[in-house]
Amino acid sequence: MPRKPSYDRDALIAQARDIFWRQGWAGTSLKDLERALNLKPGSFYAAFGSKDALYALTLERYAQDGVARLMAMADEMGPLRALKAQPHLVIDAGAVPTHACMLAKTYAELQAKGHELADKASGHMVEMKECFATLFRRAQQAGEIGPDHDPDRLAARYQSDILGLRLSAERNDVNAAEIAADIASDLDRL
Amino acid sequence: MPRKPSYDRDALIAQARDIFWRQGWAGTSLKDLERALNLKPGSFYAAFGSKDALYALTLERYAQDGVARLMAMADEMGPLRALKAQPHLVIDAGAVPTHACMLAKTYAELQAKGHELADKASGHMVEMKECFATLFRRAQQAGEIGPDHDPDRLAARYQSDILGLRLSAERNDVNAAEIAADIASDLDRL
DNA sequence: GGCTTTCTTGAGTGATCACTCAAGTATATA
DNA sequence: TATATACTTGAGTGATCACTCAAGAAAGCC
Repeated sequence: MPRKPSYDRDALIAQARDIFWRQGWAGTSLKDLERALNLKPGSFYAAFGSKDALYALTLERYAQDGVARLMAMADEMGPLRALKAQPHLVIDAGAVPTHACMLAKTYAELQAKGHELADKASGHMVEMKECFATLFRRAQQAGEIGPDHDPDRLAARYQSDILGLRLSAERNDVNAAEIAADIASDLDRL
Repeated sequence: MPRKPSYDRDALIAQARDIFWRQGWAGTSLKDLERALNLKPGSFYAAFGSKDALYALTLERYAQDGVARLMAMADEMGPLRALKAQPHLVIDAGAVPTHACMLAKTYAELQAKGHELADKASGHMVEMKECFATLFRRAQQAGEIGPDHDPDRLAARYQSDILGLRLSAERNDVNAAEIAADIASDLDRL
């Protein structure tokens, strides 16, 4: 009996993610979204409920994709090589709308206001950090890095470096590839 | 003949800087500023011209203070010790309204829209990077770090690390002091 | 084809945005 | 004390914000 929506919800979320990622929360108006997703206000709210609800969906999508990509890479080439490849991947992926991490941008923008989206972004960053820690732990068990390192501490430093790298990659006066190479080569000294 | 303003312009700029620094550009409304600076709209616009003009003033103040503080420290304790102290200083200074770098936050928020404040922030980050490079160069001339390092490359990596550290310090699930210590100790291996 | 159910449409909501301006007030000089 | 010259005040500007809702259009089942 019902009528089907004329749009692909997943594709819409991916599109919205790219816009939010680039322009931020306050920097993206409903008009921007309506134009890009080709949805009138009524359809938008029927489909997603609110701007914040859609933003939360795109954050989840972003975080899930990031973890999945890294874990798949680790399964393929081993934990240490995956960690060494990651810095280069996050800055040269030409398909990416912007280099800086969407979770970090969201957190930085909304944390001061106590916005719930900042908490969600924070949660996803914790997941990502634990993902890094898991890979460091595996690398340690495989003997690829020394036994007297704390994987959690390595993960925190690594994540911090990646966040800085991705922000640096947004600048055109910085050679991000050199920084990425330096971050990767640091892992050889562990 | 004229009448003097009842406020201290410099103090107002410092106050505005702290608000912009914490809440960002879009996150700070004129109402916020009017309330905090105790200025009615008319006085605000007579004094500063526009929200963007005041923001630009606060950016300049922020950048100048940062460079001056680091350079003074370098004069006092030498370039390498200053570079090693900086990571701890930027995260524990209890007087600071927020840990993340205001230049980086501004750039991340406004770059996608091509806002001129993003360009100004970018320019100030370049100044800061050159300041780091100068200190690395001095340290190298003093024999404190090996002769086969490129001071500009070291400065870019160092700045990237600091940006990541300062963003990490905003999070409450991260031990920023450990990361700061690791960044500082990396300098010993140069 | 008729009917139900959902999706689509777009004008319209009140709130808030950055900003203006004319009237009122205080002060430094003469 | 008189006057000129600012500074202060706050109601008000049009624009844009996220969001609503009632009416119309289209698709699936009988």
